[in-house]
Amino acid sequence: MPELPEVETVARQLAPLLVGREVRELVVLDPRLRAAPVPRLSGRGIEQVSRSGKRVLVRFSGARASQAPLWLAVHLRMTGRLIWLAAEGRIDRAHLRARMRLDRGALAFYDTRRFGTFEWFRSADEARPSGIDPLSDELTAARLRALFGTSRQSIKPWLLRQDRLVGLGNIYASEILHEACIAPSREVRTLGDDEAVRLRRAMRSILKRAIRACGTTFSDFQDSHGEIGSYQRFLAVYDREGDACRRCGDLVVREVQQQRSTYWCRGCQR
DNA sequence: ATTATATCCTGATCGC
DNA sequence: TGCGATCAGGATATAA
Repeated sequence: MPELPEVETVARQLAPLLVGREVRELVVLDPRLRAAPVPRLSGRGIEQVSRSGKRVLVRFSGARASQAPLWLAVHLRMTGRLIWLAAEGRIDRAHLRARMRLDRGALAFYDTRRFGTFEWFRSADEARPSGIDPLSDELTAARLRALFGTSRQSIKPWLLRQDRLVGLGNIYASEILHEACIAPSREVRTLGDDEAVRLRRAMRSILKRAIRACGTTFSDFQDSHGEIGSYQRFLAVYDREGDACRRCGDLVVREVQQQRSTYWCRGCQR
C-alpha cells in the first residue's frame, strides 16, 4: 500500500539508477493493465525521476534536440512495484506487467492486482496533481485551515482525499491523527487553529521519519531493490488493535470509517 | 455540491 | 485438507 513515503523511497532509489540512461523500449506485457498507449521512446534519455503525490514521475528528453520532453507517471496503487533489474537473464515473471529496457539495465513493473496505472504527460504542469503535497512549504497551518473550509466530513476520510492533500493513505492517516492527538471522527469544519498546527506538524514529522525508514511494509510494499521498509516498527496505532497506546497506555481500537479501518486511541485523541 | 458506496483485482487468512 | 467467505485499501464512477 504505497503512500507518500513509499513512493518517495522508490523515486529516490531509482533516480541515480535511471537518470542518464537511454531508453531502448518500454513494453506493457499485460493488456489488462491500466496503461495508456506507450509513445515512441527509443532514443529518449531519462532526465529526472521524482515523486508527484503518490506517483513516480519519469522525465524523458526528446530523442532529438527539437523534440519535446515527455513525462511518465506510474501509480503503484496497492500492489505495484518498480524493481530495478541490473542484468538480464532469469527474471521473475510472476505478475510482471511491464518492462523498460535501457542502454544499461532495465526496470520492471510488477503488480499482483493490476490496480496500478501508467499515464503520459506533455509537461510537468500537466502531470501536477490538484492536491497539495503535505511536505511542501505551501502547506502552512493557515492553508490547511482554509482547505478544511466548511466540510462536514470526518477528518480521517478527509485526509485520504487526494483532491485536497496528496500522498496520504490509510496507514499514515491513522498515524498522523494519533501524533496530533485528534480523534478520527472529528468533523473537519470544527478543527481549530491549534489543531491545524498540530496536524501539519504531525504530517511533516511522521512522513519524514517514514521516508528515513524507507517506508512501511505492511504486506506488499517493496522498494526498487525488492527490499521491505522498516517504518512498521514505529507504528503507534495502525494494526495495533487491543495493544496499549505508547503514549497514554489506553487500548488502541479499530473502527471502520467508509469501509476502511481506522486505528486510534480513545485515551489521548479527542 | 457534498458525501457515501460499489467496484476493480488477487492472495492471505479464517471458520467450518 | 479443502472450500467458500471475508478482508486488505489505491482511486474513481456512480448513487444518494
